[in-house]
Amino acid sequence: MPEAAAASAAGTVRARRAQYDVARLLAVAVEVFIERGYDGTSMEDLARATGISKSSIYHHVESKEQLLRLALERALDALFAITSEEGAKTARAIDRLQYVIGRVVEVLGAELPYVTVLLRVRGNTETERWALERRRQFDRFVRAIVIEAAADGGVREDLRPALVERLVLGMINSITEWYRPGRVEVGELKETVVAMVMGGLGGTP
Amino acid sequence: MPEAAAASAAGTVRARRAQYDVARLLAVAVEVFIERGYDGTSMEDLARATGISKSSIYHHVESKEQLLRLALERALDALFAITSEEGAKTARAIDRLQYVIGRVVEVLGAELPYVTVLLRVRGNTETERWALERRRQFDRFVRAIVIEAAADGGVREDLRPALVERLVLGMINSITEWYRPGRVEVGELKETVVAMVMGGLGGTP
DNA sequence: GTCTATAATCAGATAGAC
DNA sequence: GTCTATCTGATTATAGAC
Repeated sequence: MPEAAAASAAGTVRARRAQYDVARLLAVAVEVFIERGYDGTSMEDLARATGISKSSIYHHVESKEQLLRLALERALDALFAITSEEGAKTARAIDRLQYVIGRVVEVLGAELPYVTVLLRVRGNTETERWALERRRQFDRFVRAIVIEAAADGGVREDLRPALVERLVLGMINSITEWYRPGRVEVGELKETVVAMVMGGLGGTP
Repeated sequence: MPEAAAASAAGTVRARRAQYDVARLLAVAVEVFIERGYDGTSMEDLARATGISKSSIYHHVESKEQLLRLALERALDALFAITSEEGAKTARAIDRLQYVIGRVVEVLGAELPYVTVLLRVRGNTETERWALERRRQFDRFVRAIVIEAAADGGVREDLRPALVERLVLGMINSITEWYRPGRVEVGELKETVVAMVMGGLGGTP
């Protein structure tokens, strides 16, 4: 039930500060994780950022690590959804590659904070290692397309597919280091990335 | 004085475990920082990795943060050295860009662990904020060349120079996420990056 | 240059009231 | 759903011996 409806149902019409649920808590926590790093964030930091006490946070989640897990799941689910989209099944590998690259940029724009947290995970805990493994799985999905595109002749053959995959995904992933929605449209970002990957700086517009 | 020479001078010829100095300690510490993240690394972790006790570490450095500072200084010095090299002063902006991109890849290969630590700094302490600011300074140096190259007509004009600079440096910086010397030569890496930036995947070899 | 022992502080998590 | 108070263990750093 939405907060407003809940308030009405309870007969309390007066305005009040929205209370926390897991989703809202997660949104705030993820921002702090990004700013200070997961390990650099204490529950006290989260309490300050949310405006509620540490023990109130524990009412919503079992642990700090659970907040991380929720963020990682959200990011990974969004990325893996791409693999079953129609565009990722186009006939020509080079077209699939272009589609997937564009979609990754879009997902990154749509789920920016969650993907940012995912990309910074180092594997210190079981949760982190699980996320790293799933992420590698996604990387392999992209690498397979690059290899196929190279075999098709869609990609120059003097470049190692494994290097290309890592550099292309690295370029895209680096977007989380600076991108903030608003100043640049995701559409322009996507077009720029696709243009650079396909044609480089000197390519024809 | 090198350890062996020191041992000779002291008249002790027998083999012995090399003792630590700041440089060796730093090298080990940086590896742990990379594996577990700086905040995720405790002095106990460093004691385990070095094989000496926590208090022995404090004999060499004042604090954990000083180890970080030493690593950051080394990385930044190596990067800034590029800005005063001859090749960074070539007449055509597009040539300067190509030179600098190649050199950044080389520096990254030569100082990999230190640059890796630099790229992961988030700004939690005064030291980290100082490093972030110097890093931004270097980014601006690259951005200025991209802007000039765009004005020269060396770079397609429909792409925002600021986006191009971020994506290119992002691609290069992402190398620290996976590169380990040995399996791929720095030379091939450099050629691949330059080729992709200049001509994209479809460019002529 | 290295050690053991310990001080002082901080972090993650819980108890129990409102 | 939120609070204050508190437990427990980890963490950074120091003291002082060898």
